[in-house]
Amino acid sequence: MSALLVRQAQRLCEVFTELVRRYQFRDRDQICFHGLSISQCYALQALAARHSLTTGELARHLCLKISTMTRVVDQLVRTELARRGEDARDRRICRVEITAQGRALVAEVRKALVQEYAGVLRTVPAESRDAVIEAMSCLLAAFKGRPSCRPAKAAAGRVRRRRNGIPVKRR
Amino acid sequence: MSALLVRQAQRLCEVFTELVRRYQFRDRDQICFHGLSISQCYALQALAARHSLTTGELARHLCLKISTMTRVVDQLVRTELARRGEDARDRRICRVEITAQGRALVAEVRKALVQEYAGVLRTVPAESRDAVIEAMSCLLAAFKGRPSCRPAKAAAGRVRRRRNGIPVKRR
DNA sequence: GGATATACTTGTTCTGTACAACTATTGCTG
DNA sequence: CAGCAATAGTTGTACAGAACAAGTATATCC
Repeated sequence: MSALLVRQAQRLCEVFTELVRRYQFRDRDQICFHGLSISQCYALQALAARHSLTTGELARHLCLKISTMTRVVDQLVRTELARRGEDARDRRICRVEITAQGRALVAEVRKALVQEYAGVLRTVPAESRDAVIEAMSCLLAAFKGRPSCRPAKAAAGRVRRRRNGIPVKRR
Repeated sequence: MSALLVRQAQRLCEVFTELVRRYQFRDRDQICFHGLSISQCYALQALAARHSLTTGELARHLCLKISTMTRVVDQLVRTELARRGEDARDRRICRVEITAQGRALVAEVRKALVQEYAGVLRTVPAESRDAVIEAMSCLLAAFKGRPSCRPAKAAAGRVRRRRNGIPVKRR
């Protein structure tokens, strides 16, 4: 690996880590302000962008286990921000859709976030703003090429059990 | 607010939100791999950068309540990554310092992250890399000018209680 | 010197997430 | 085609991170 690349990576590490750290806090506050958890918000945004998603697709998108996703969807359904529908082809599948109410909330959150960013951008010299945004999408593109979640944890001394074997005792 | 700024803010919102989302997942996996929680890691990094910090300073830095911070420090002390010391002037204060072991772990984590970033950077056209990093620090500077945590939550219908009044019943 | 403020700790609760087991459905194969 | 295996999701349970409330010790101010 070239020395230059290493130096650049070090610099990026410093800057980006700190940037994300700061951003996270504000983002969290902003979103929670609207009564959504981060996961709920991500899920809702994903649903707003597509017509419908299955529980599994959502889980993969958010890097959550399906069991967790079920519960996040439960919350959204309970608050009537999303609804569960059936899939015509495969009756095991659960198609999740956003409701009008959900769509409205996503719009509201987005508006607040955009305001937030406008505030940030205002303190960036006007002539650099486009460059900053451009750089960001460049980096995003780079990230997109890589897996976002670690591929399950097949790592450790984890025994693969037969599905239909004798039920395993809980510890 | 100018229409241009709004458009830019919208674009930034989209790109940056997605970038952070993806980054978070990887970051979480990466760090947990070293046996540190995110908060522990942030705390340790802050400690590595300075000589010592009080519990309160750490809490402010991480946007955590002091009570939570106490426990995060507990964890670091238990695993001998940090130690608690006294303050010569004010005996209420708890000065937290990183140990040699902690410093080594921070270095290890950092190394892994830098590798990660090098991988990302490699997929960015070589001639854009410096610009991307520059843009990032520009944005970071902009964020630094703003408070990172929402200023306590004086917002809601929250009653301010007298400190020395009759103890309030838990619900 | 006593009330009040500050810095932290401890007890408790809540929420988010994972893991294991279970149900229902679909698909594959002898 | 019967039955086993795979897939999609739900439910029971456990645990960690974080908050809130109350408690303790020290410092500061009138």
